[in-house]
Amino acid sequence: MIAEVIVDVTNDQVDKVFDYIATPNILAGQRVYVPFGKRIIEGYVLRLKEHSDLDAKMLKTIIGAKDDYPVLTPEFIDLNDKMRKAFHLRNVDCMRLFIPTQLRNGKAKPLYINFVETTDAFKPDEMLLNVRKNATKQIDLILSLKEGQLYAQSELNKKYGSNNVNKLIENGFLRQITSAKIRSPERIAKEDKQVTLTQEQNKVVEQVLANRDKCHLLFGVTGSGKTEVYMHVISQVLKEGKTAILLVPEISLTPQVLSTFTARFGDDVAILHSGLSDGERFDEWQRLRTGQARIAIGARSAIFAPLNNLGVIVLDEEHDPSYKAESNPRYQTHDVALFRAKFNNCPVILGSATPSLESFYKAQKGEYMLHILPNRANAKSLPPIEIVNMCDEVRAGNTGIFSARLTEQLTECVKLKNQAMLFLNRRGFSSYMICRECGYVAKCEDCDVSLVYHKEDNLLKCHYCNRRYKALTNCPACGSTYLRMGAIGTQKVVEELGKLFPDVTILRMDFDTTKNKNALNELLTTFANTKPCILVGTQMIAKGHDFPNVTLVGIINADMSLHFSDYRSNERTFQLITQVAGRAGRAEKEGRVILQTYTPRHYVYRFVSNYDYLGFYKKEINLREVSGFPPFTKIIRILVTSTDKDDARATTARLYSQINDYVALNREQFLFCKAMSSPISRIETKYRFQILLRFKLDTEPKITDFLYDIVSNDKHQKSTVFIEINPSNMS
DNA sequence: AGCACGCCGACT
DNA sequence: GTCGGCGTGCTC
Repeated sequence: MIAEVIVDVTNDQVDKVFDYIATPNILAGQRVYVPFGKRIIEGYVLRLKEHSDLDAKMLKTIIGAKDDYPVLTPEFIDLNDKMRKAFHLRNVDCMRLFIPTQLRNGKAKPLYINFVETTDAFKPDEMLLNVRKNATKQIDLILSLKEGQLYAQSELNKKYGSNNVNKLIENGFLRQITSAKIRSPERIAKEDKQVTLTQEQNKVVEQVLANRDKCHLLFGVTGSGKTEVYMHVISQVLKEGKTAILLVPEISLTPQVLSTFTARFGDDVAILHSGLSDGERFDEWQRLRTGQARIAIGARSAIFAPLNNLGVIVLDEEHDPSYKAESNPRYQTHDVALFRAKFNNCPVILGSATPSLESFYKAQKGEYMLHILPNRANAKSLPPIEIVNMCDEVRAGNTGIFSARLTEQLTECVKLKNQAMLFLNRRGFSSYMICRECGYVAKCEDCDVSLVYHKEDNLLKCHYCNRRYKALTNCPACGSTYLRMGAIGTQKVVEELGKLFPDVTILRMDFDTTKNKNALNELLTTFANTKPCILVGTQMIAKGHDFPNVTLVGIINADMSLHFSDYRSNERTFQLITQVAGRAGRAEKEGRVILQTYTPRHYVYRFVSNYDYLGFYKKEINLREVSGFPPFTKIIRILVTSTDKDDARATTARLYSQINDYVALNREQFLFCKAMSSPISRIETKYRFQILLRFKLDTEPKITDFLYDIVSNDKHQKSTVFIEINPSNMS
């Protein structure tokens, strides 16, 4: 037999199928050791076949299998083909996505626990005669052992000393038994609330189950009970002996969310997320692979859960940007979900209160089946959103962070011993430090970005490479001590709040305060148990957390995400505000949202304040069509980075000239094609140049393939070239 | 990615 | 004369 092998080497030149002679024990999907040139490396068997196109003299023989089971099922070998074509990935990169890294680098092994039990040779009376009188520990040990009972060896070691236990094993009085132990991530026990579905929810569940070959877009307002719909569908497919994947954005993968599912489905749930230890992750993966767990819950990468016979795949908060893998290997989770669904003939459910324009557009065209849950399950109305014009505040002489209206409402909220959340999309204290004399702005030496002042540790930090600098006391350019802080961050908001409400607990939740896993949980617990309390945070506060006592949500500067030079910034802003607003008034208490902006007439605010997603969608999709942006066109960005500026520039120019030749011949398909330096021209000491292209969809695959060919055929040694499709981060 | 081959400059 | 620099090319 001949085996088609992908070698575990990350290089384009060896990213192809190699034929090897397979010994009879080799199975498709197995990891194997193969001779490769002068060395021996690992590889993956894609499939087995009778004949090779190559001369038999050329072929070498597989040395042996690495595991005793195939790590890849036929589904993943099929998925590899589809993903390679769709995202232009290397075979190896797919393989590495499919198996946990812990398995690949051999770091995680099953945890074995040694037990001991007595053997037939164990005769306490005889043994005691041969023991020295002063060996008290040994005597105690012998007396404590009961025949036929199993003891954890580590326990006995601790009590009586490992030398004594080992001596009994050596002498054959004790027998050692080794067994694997499953390391399971900690779970918060929670009572399962079985709820009866509303008529609306029930209809969605029925329609999903009746149309299993389709992708379903579940558009449900905040609190409309999408999770209950997911759980009912999952529970039905489990009854049929199938399995399920539920994906959530990494940021909302909180213990609270997980416990909702474990309460309903118990040990059937396996959790895959970045917070797990190597061992836990490995064991959860094994539980899924062996069928001990049938539901995989996790962030993006859990789409590769090793489950067979999938019954449903759910992407919750479908619009979340984290579903798109932005660094190598790049892939779009929606597409992977659809590939797996097709293979398993199961439905996909995309759920969101603010669906991505792409998905809603597909639903409108009939490509996806659209379901709408227009009402909140508890029949409560959404909190009213008040728009405050900050220009008016400035005119009235208020140059502070908080408008009069927000201050008034905060005071009211504190007085009633309720909770408030303030949302601001920038961490740190202030975004930049500027010299009033000469206009000098402190910048990172490795990246072309302004530094952010962090008051706590009195440092300037770069948010791109994390490099730290001493805070400035005088200007390095002109020596002036007249330095001023630029735009505000979360730290500054906390400080200002402290002045206004000296007796109120104020918490901050952002990247800096939640770096270690426990800090986040502690923060959430403190917030849940403190009244009154004000929580200041970035995007993080917007997702997944359910706080019944929050009655006020303040959005400090809504415009911040609006002015990014990104075609999706309107959509992002709408989604973010809707999500943040949804945090107010979750339980009995009425909520209120105050939105501060300098551009109150912008249509995003008009629609968002009425929770009018459909209105926003119509306006925005029309705009995209007229101005030629996705989903009506495709944007490709070719990013060239290098520590050598000239090389990066030359590489960009070389690629651009080839592309431009093609564009010149096919003018009518392109809306845009230009080479330039990136908005952030240097990150981590690497210079950045880019080629931006925008073209119509009708000839799309051809152009994309052409661009990939140009890049892969170009010999660029010093520079690295990335291709990004419809990029969302254009820095 | 590695590891060889191969073709030029500086040295015991 | 040889040792070693790293450019180029191949791996079933």
